[in-house]
Amino acid sequence: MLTIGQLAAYAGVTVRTVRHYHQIGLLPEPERDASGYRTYTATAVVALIKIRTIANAGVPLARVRAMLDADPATFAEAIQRIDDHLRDEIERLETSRKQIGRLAAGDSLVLPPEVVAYLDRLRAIGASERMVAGERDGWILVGARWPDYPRDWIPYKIAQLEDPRVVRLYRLLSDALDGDPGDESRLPEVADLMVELAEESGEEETGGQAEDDLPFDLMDAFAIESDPRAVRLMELMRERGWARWTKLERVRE
Amino acid sequence: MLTIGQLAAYAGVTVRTVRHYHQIGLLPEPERDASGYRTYTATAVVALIKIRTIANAGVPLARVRAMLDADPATFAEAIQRIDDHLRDEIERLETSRKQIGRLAAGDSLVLPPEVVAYLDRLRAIGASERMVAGERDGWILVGARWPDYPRDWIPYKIAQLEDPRVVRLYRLLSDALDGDPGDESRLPEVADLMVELAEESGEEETGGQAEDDLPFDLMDAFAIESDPRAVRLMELMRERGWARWTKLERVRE
DNA sequence: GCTTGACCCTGACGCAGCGTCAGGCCCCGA
DNA sequence: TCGGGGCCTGACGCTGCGTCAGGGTCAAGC
Repeated sequence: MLTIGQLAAYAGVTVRTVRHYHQIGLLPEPERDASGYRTYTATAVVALIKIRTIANAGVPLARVRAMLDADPATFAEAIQRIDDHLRDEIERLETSRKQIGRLAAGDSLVLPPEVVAYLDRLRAIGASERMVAGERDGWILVGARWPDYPRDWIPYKIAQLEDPRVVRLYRLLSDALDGDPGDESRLPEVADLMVELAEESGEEETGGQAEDDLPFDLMDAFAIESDPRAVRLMELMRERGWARWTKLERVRE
Repeated sequence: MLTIGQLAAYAGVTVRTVRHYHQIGLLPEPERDASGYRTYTATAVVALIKIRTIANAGVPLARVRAMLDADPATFAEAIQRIDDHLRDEIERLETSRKQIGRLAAGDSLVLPPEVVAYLDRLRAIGASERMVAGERDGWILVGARWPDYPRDWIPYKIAQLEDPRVVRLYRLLSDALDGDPGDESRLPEVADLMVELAEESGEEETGGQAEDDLPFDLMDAFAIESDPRAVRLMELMRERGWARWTKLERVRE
């Protein structure tokens, strides 16, 4: 006969664990000796090890109990599900390891170096800090969901800055943003310039899959939520025959 | 600007989670708008994703917070420890998968077939149910800790049963066990027979490593705890020059 | 016989990491 | 103006034990 401490030691658990399993009816209460001590037989060791084997696989104790008094077919099925779950869990931890690794390898999670370079360029051409902060937040948002996007698109954005008209556009936007939030007087000029640039670049980019548009949708939404004047500006663009914001499209009509 | 719901969606967590992180000071409380709504910037998304990246690796939130305001060197060190922990955890789950598999592949965890065969043989030679139950519990105990032991030793035990004196020994023990627990009158006869068998088999087995003796120690202890007469029997054996129980040894003097 | 230390007993509160009401305000589209 | 969805602040619930608190028991040594 075994005491609770010996039982626990053989099964590799604590005494408290055994008592807990009694309390929730997972392990039947054994006989007591004269002084009230629980006295176990070896079958309890087996039962306990079986319970721990299942519980170690991440199965909640309530389901372990359900498994113990299930018929063999149901039991086997449950085992299969547990194994599947274990496989998924291992996979999850492995991707977690990769992400942790990326965290260690410089703060690429925070801001990709390409974006930093782009923001520096924006400052260099005279964009306001507000403007830069807005751009930064937008790219952070996009990068959080589609980590590869900034790397693919930033070079294109930087190249655009070679065009003096693009530079002028950013300065106009900066001035507009720094002014009174209710002052929409400078927006038509901005819209005209954007249309001019859009007409010129044409529709080379149309034909991209809808999936690729998600990040741009997000940035559009972000711009609109950041400042009420973005809404007015989009209206002005639509009047001129263009829709969307960060990726312009001719309105089809 | 983002609402709490949008923030949560971008980071892939629930609103409740974000609020919880505010409550425990893991994520700073943002500004509120006129109606008391929290208003987030994209940096919050980044912070939240960073938190989740670390927490997903199984790091408790308290330690996540400690990491967030640690210097880069300490941070890198912590990341290393997390990675180690992840590796261990993956390994643990993989062994768990193997054990679950053994559970599915027949109840080898409960009683190895060799032991079942051995118990049947014991019944066949006339051992009492009490005796068989005691043997069963002993082998269960051993098998729980050293799964390969029964497979290696049971054939030897079965072979021993070919000797009529061994059969007589088991019958004597059965009778003794089924009698009054205080009745030790039949023990000397048992001891004499055990000594006879021990003298004959000699000390072929001496030289085994100490590690190999653990299971036998366990079975000795189990026998003693099962019945007070086992203690008396061991005394009688020692008087006759032999120590231990399930694996006899000449007393060195 | 008495102490000491290692066990055993029950009962109860504590902890992480949120889920999930409850009760109430706010915003937007029809 | 009404309904549905989203926001707010509490506050209790859940799992799987750890960890006292406040007691009895057992074996060993003096």
